[in-house]
Amino acid sequence: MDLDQAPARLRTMPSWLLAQASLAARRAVGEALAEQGWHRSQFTLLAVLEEFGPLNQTEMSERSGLDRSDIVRWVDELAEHKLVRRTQDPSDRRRNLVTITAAGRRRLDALDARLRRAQRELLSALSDDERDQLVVLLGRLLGL
Amino acid sequence: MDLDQAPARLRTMPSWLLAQASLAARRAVGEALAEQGWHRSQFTLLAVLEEFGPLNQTEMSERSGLDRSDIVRWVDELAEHKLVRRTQDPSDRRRNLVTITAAGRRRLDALDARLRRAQRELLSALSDDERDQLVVLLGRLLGL
DNA sequence: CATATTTCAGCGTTACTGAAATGT
DNA sequence: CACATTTCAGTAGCGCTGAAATAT
Repeated sequence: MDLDQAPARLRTMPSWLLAQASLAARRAVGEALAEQGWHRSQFTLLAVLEEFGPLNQTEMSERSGLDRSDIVRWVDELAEHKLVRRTQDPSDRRRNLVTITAAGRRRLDALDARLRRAQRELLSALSDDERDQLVVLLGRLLGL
Repeated sequence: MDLDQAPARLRTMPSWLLAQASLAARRAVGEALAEQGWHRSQFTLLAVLEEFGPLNQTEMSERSGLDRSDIVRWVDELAEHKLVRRTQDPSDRRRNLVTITAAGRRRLDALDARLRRAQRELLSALSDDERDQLVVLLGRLLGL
């Protein structure tokens, strides 16, 4: 990446900076997790279920920012590996209730540890204060 | 987007925040430009040529962050609309020299104006100081 | 011959769409 | 019937790869 060669109009444009930073982040996280055959979306969905579960798939979509259609495929994969259980909601048989398992919690912890390291590497050019500022600013941008 | 529903582990994770913010930025910019049948990459390449041109396609790739393979397709499209000219480099006939035209500069100005507005909307939750901070922090993250 | 540049065809991932199937 | 949920099949865009064609 020779992005320091980019023109001023891009280097100061928030949308372009966000695109480049997000790409760098995706690469960092992707490589870190691929080492162990894991994936970002596993972490995302396990984190959602750990904090709010059991949830149906519509709720999982809202909480994770992943599309309903992709939820289906990821829950399939997670259930195959016994990291979650998919059961029919007794109060509404259209719905699946998805629950994280003990193995799922262990996997979540492992992913969490690995991801923390990846974040530190990604933000290595920033001081601790600056990292906090960045989190606050991005959260505000997103209305969080 | 109900991202305020997301779990704490995601809401404080820089890579996730960057991904969501970048997605929001892509939507904002994409919609703003699509109104007039324009595209982000047109702006990117016209901006590169305006500041550094004429350039060959390898240099355009380095300066823009776009892939060499996509440069080919975008220069095709830009040349069709007479926004750039592609000529053979007399000093090395392997190379194309790509030059922005007067029409290209006019298009660049129009895109620039429209994009500035899109940035303001994207960052409407931030104060002027915060927008500047965000640009500085993202630049530092990227080593700019 | 090795190397550089452009071009082409196609891949993998991601966010997304539309509609069928099932149930309330 | 209208509506909600899950599921499936497929699309568009993007970043990227590998190799052919051309020239140094």
